[in-house]
Amino acid sequence: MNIGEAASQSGLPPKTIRYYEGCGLLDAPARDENGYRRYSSADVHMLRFLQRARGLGFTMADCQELLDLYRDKRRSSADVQAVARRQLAEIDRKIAELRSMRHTLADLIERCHGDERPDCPIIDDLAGIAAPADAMEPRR
Amino acid sequence: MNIGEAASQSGLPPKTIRYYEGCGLLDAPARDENGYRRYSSADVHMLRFLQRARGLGFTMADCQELLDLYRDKRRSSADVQAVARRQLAEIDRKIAELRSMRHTLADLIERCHGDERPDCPIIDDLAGIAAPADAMEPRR
DNA sequence: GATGGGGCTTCCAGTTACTGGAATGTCAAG
DNA sequence: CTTGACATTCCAGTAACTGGAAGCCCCATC
Repeated sequence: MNIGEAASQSGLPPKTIRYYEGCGLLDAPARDENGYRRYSSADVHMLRFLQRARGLGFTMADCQELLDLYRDKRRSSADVQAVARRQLAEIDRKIAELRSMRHTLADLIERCHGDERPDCPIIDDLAGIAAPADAMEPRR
Repeated sequence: MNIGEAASQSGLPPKTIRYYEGCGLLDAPARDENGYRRYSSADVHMLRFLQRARGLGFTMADCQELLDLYRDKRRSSADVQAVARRQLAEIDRKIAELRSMRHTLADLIERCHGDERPDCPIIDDLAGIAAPADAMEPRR
């Protein structure tokens, strides 16, 4: 099958498939006489594997590692789990960072009256003028 | 003050300050006879403004908009709020995406025994072999 | 006066994971 | 025979920096 078919079966755009190949993430596939890449269903399995792994946020380096483990029939599941745990920790870090941003931002938005007046706690906070509400001393 | 001092007072590295200037986010500052950038405390205010805005995840384009609003004394707070709401929505989108990844990943990790055996639900899921537990039919 | 260690300048390149576009070649249908 | 959809390669751009090289500038010390 051609790259277009492999693309629609794997969910990866043709450009991305070529890109992964160029990066060495995938072996170069066989070519037809006209120079077109020819993909087997085993190739499509690899592509889908990558598509799912990337969908879970694994970096391309992680994907490389996971593909190597996938191909290694004598792998230990502990090695796979380690890669996944690393990724989980990374996701947790990002979620925590975003939640912290969200907390501050939501507070500022709530305190902004959002009308035609120029007076604005969002700008004030960014300018370092006012402290956010939850950083102020509680009343009594 | 020189760029190093402005950097430590604003929390932005010198490289980043020059980068922002090159992008047009900041006006080029005055220069001393030796060619060094000279920053005023007003300049440092701008830098800190940027540092905080970037810390809340605003893009550089958003920062530009916010700086413009900051400088516009006749702005309406509604305009500022609109930028912030956009950013909040973006953050929520990212959090949702990460949480979905986290959900799947945590489930896979939990189901992987993580020992020396090659058998691994993480690999199986990526390869499209097994369905995750929460996608399976509940028992009875 | 030479030297050494910062800090400052510029510019170029690399990062991540693609994506868009140009120029060109191939194939099947009408 | 032409049109349109596919395929190929290569170059460039994205976001927001960051690292490094090559070269001034300034101050202190020997």
